[in-house]
Amino acid sequence: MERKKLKKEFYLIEDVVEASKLLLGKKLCTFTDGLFTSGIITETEAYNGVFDKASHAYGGRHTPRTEVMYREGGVAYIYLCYGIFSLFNVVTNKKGIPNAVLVRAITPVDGIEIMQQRRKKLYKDNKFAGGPGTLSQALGLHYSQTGTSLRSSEIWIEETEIIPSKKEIISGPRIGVGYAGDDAKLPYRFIFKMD
DNA sequence: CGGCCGATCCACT
DNA sequence: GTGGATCGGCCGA
Repeated sequence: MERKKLKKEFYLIEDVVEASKLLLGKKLCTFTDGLFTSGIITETEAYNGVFDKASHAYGGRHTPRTEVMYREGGVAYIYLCYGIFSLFNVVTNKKGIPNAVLVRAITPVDGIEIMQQRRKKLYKDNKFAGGPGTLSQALGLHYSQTGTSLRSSEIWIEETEIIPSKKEIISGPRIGVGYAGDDAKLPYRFIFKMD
């Protein structure tokens, strides 16, 4: 199978909103526990670094956890939410600018049975990658992998034939960021509606 | 050092 | 529609 990993330059985009839209339709792949799984990215959210009250790096905050966000674009920022879920983000922009794109949903492509099994261990339904917590679980991602390069053999993103048209991208306010004041209203959430 | 709470999900009443 | 699970990160003392 031909691999078309996104180039390093892709992750250096300076507009995180643009990066969020460009990631829609791309293929997120993982090779963890010796198993290959992947899915098409269908929902993302932009987090605009120091200017964004909803971002962990708002106001230029540096903590051990957020340090990866300041790295050069092209690494994974994975952190623990609610003590249970690992949420997967793509770090973008140049070194020193903590932009990140949260991947909220994928449509499973390769290794569907593996993903179902990973989910079935804990739950009994069939919806295994429709949310940010569940997609990480399905792909075998864990917050301990934060900082992993997206051009590694563990986690990477591939180019696809799918190029969403403007019509197919629906934007709206982000989820669960009510505490962010005015920034909570920004249309930084993008859904790729496939027909 | 202690306490609060989060970019969520699921099983219920 | 809603509350419980569950624990590391962060902040204040």
